[in-house]
Parts: sequence; structure tokens; C-alpha cells
Amino acid sequence: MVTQSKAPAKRADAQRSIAAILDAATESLSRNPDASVSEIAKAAGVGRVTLYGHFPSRADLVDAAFAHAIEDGHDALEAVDLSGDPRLALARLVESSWQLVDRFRSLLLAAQSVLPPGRIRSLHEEPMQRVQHLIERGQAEGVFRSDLPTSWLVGTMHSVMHNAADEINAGRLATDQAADCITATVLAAFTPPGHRIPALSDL
Amino acid sequence: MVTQSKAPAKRADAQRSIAAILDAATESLSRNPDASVSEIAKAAGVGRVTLYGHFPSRADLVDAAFAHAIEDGHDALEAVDLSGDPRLALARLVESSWQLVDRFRSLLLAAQSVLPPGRIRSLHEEPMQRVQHLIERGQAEGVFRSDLPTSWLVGTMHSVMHNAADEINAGRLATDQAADCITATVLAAFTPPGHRIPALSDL
DNA sequence: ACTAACTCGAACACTTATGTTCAACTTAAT
DNA sequence: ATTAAGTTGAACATAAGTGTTCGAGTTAGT
Repeated sequence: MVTQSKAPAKRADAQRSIAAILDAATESLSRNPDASVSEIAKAAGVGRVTLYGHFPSRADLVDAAFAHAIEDGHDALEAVDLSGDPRLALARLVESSWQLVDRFRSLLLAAQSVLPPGRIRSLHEEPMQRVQHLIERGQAEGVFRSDLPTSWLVGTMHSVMHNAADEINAGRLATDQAADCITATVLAAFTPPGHRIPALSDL
Repeated sequence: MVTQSKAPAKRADAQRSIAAILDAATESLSRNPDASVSEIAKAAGVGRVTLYGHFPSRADLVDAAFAHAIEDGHDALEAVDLSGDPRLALARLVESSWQLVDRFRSLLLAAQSVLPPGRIRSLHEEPMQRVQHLIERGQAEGVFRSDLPTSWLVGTMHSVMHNAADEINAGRLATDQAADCITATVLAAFTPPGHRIPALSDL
């Protein structure tokens, strides 16, 4: 997938431009989902026309930036070891996922308002399935609650991380405390009724 | 606060218009945070010029609609009995809050992108404090966890409700199941480490 | 050194929104 | 019945964004 089969191979400066644009788009859209094409071009140190030369429309650009971010995230998440106690695996996964969610949450907003509905979900699907599998394993082993839908638990993990981003943004939470808060909350939320809440320490 | 001291008292038809505009704005913005003034005016069965006659700018209109919604919500929330077991009180509060969050979540988005930063928080402060007081009482009585900041727990309750809205929107959750999922999740998230997760039934 | 690919700014056409003005019409209040 | 308040659509001015075209300059590849 590294080299497309058709296209006559871009020139070196074009590749540099594209990379710069993609980076700038990711950065700009992460700060402001409504960032204009002009802003992004300027941030990339590139002319607006050049940008349109590589990305036919703003939507194409957002799509590319979002896909690029997902790919980055995918690599990071794949490195996480999901074996062993599902609760410990979850803690590890949260730790890694959190940084990604925090970085790209605003980019997601941009994507949501521009990309066709199915597109985002299909890009998310692969990493999401790893989460879902882990949760299902935990449910099967009886350490995660089964009285709520798996999809609900997936969403809960997601939204708790988003909450952390909001709290940090509002100055009510320190960045280095976020991971602990998230882990503690998600672990508690996943614990079956009647069971004891595990402390982070005794796992 | 019902009648402003100065203003020469609006005429009956003007009051009707304002009410219709406010309702239409709430409804339109709840469906689409970017709804245009024209859309809202049309939905209110009123001329665009008339609308501008009452609300100098789009921002003023959004502000008014949002404040109106908060006031509605405030009344509903104030009717909730917060005495007795904090966990039961929380369940009652969640039940009532959930409907409001569901109704107005998109309106909040509109407000966030238009209103000055402090404005939203100041409008939210009063109802939020009731939640915070309840949580603090639960923490003091030892039935809610104290190892996480109170503000974090408040935010968690909020974000879990938002998650429910998303899940419904995505078709992964039925509307009538939402309240139970939220209650179960929030109750679990608030339970202190080492304690057992309470089932909804045995409270 | 030659050429095709690439870059750039300026200018243009197009769209969509906000907010204002005007002049005629309708309605509520006393 | 009079009058002031309210309503209305059409037209206008502004502003900001998107996408395209053009012509001239630069740069990478062979």
C-alpha cells in the first residue's frame, strides 16, 4: 500500500508539500474544526493553489488528514499487549488510547461535519473492534459486566476519555492525572453488579 | 424577573412572535446547531426582518434560546427529591437530567460555538451545583468514591449521558433503555474502590 | 541542459450567510 | 377611529469561504 500502482510517482518536492499539508491540516483542524483552507495552506508554508493541486476539495483534505491520524493511532494501539487479565489489558489500552483521543478529538469534529456518515465509522472500525474483542473476552471471563450491551461499554470508555479532554480544557484537571482518572472510572463502570471495584494497585 | 422594570411593555402580537421565535430556535438549533436565521424565522412562521427586530443578532438569539432551555430544565430538576440514600437520589436525578440532555444537546453545541466562554458555564452553574452537592454528600457518607475529584464525577455523569445520546443517534440503543444504562454505569463509576457495585434492584 | 512537474500570487466567479433599510400593510390598544 | 407598534418581502451592503484560471517563476529528474 506504500506505493500506488497507477500514478506516475510524485516528484520529491510534491511529496514534501503533501506531507507538510497533511501535518498542517491535522494540527490546524485539531485546534479548530472549522479551519479554512487558507489557514491550513499558510500553516503548511504552501500556497493555497498548491494545496488545491493535491487535494481537489476541502472535504478530500479533511478525509486525508483524518485517515492519516487513524493510521498513526492504529500503529500505536496495535503495539498494546491485550493478553492476560482483561482488566490489566484494559488499563494498558486506555493509557495508549487516551493520548490519541486527546490529540485528535477536534479533528474528529471536523471530519463529522464534512465526511459522509459511513466514512468515519468505517475508518474507526478496525481499532474499535480490538476494544470490543477485549471487552467481550472480559465479559466471557466474568470480570466485566454482561448486563449492559457491549457497544454501550465501548461507548462509555470512549466518552469517559472525551470527558477527560473537556476537564483538562476547562482547567479542572491536570494532564498527568487524566490517565488515572479514566482508568479508575472505566474499570469501575465495567465491573459486574455485586462484585467489588478493583483498585488500580491490586491488579 | 417576570416583567422588566423599564421597557414600555410589548404588544400582544409581539409577545406571540417572540415566543414562537424562541420555540422555533430551540427546535431548529436542537436539530442542527448551524441552523440559519432564515430557517429559524421560517420555522417560527415569521419574517426574517421581524426576528431581527426582536433579536439584534444571531448570537443574541442563540443566547436567548439557550437561556430559555436552561430555565425549563432548572424547573424540572428542582422538582427532584435529593434527600435519602444518595444513590437513590442520584438515580432520580439521572432520570430527570437525561431527558434534558437528550433534548438540548445539540442546542448546547450551537451555544458553544457562538456564546462567549464564560456565558455557558454561568448559565449551567446553578443546576450543576445541585449535582455537586449531592455527590459531595454521597462522598461524605462513604457511598461515593472520594479518590477522584468531585468535578471529575460531575463530568463523568454528564459525559455518560451524552454517550447515551450518541448511541441512540447511531441506532445502537433504544430510547427506553437509555436511562437504565446510564444509571447503572454512573452508579458503578461512583462506587468506592473495594465496595460492591449496587444492583438497581436492591436499593 | 533540458523539460516536465511543481509552485505561487493575483484575480475571478460563485455561494451562503449576516445584518440593514425601505415602504407598504396589518393589528392591538386606548 | 385613530395611532403607534408590529409585520412583511424585496433589495442592498458586507463578509468570508470555496474552487478555478492564468501567467510567470522554480525546481527536480534524466
